Amino acid sequence: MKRLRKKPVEDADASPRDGRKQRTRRALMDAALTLLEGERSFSSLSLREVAKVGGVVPAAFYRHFGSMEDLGLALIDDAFAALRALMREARGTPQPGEHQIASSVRTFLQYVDSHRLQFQFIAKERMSGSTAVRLGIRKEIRLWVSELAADLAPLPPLRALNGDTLRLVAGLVVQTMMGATELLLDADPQDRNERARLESGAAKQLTLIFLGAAQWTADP
Amino acid sequence: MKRLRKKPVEDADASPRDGRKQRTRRALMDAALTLLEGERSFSSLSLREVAKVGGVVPAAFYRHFGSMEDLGLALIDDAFAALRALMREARGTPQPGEHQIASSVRTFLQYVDSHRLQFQFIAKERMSGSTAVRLGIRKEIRLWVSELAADLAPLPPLRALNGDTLRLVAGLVVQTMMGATELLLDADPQDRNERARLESGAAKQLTLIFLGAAQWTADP
DNA sequence: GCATCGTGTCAACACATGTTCACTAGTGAT
DNA sequence: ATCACTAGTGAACATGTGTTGACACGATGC
Repeated sequence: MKRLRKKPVEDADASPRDGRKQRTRRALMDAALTLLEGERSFSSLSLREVAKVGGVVPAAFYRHFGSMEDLGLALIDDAFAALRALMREARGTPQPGEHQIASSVRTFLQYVDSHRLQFQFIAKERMSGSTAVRLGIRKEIRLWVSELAADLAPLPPLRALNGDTLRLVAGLVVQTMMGATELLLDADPQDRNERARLESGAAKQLTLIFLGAAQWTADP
Repeated sequence: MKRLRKKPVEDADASPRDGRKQRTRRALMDAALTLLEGERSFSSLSLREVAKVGGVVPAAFYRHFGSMEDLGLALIDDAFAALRALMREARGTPQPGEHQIASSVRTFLQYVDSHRLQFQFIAKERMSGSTAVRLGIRKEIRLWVSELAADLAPLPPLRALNGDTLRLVAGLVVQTMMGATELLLDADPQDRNERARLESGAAKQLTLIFLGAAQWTADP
């Protein structure tokens, strides 16, 4: 180890700015996502397939990832980094107020729509991936729930809730959004009608959850 | 077609009581479920593997299923038939009242626990299976939601809700139970503590949902 | 006893898979 | 110009894959 010689300055660990290397790395990740479109699941992809679609010979795959599982973990990082970016942005623009829920749902689902492949990957591998992939996704989702709980805490109707209960509420919210996501991903992308129905359904469910949460004051 | 000759009486369609045939058919299905334990996903199972574990030569597989996908569909039927049986039974025994929610959650999760393999299969393939398998599962879940909505309708706190809203509530309930199921399946089966936490968490979430539903009277 | 069918075996096929090894071409630093 | 290094190549390997066709064996009906 030690990495003696060469690369004397900058680039501390593993990202030499953006040479050819980064490009094929991305090509491999994109190849995997593309192959995931439709029927296939990540665990049924072969290294050779991914390499071929990525425009590279199988052996070259190993220059970038130690195994398909590593590729999967990289895809998780990517997808959730994007999601967190969205959340951060949303926090910066505190919605109008009145239709806060509806507009949040709309924004989120629009985002999902423009990142279909990534969310398809997550939805599929959340349950069926290898242990490492599954745990990676689970960890990220827990994080998401925590952040959401923190965002929710100061809201007027939820002030009275303690930390644990807040997490349960956030869990319900996330679960609902994931459910809507899954419906959206399986729906015909053209079908405006179904999409609208799905959106208002999710919004109604969230409203109901918040209604329940506001009412929640009794015994633990 | 027409099935001329032989099998003159009884056994109307496709279940000749229980000859050797049924036995290996079951063996193949059990083999698939067993292989699904742990890392693997159904779509990554090979026909040969399943045949081997089922104690039969690959070619014999075709005597029972036209393809792995057919096997998958058979597994879905099986699993949901069992689930429906549980629901029917639960309907027959209208809980004590007070801790109705908690005891329902307990019963359900106990059932999941004693049918781990089947629920693992469903949880995994719900999103990542082939189209046919995925749609099959989705259809069954929609049915489950409908039945639950019908069961919920006469309950005192929900009387005021219309059909659509009732379905949304039932959807939330099912989603919550599936969420708990997924946590349970990934948890260490021995860990009594986590199990209890999981159980009471789900119960609390359901309580919150019903609280919200009872409060729901305003605009559509 | 004999033929018939249903369930299963065996062998073979053409191909896909993960991984390895020695190799080449291109780059940047000296 | 030379050097070290890196991303990518090509061929080879042992093994696993779905599917097929011809055959064996036991039951069941006559």
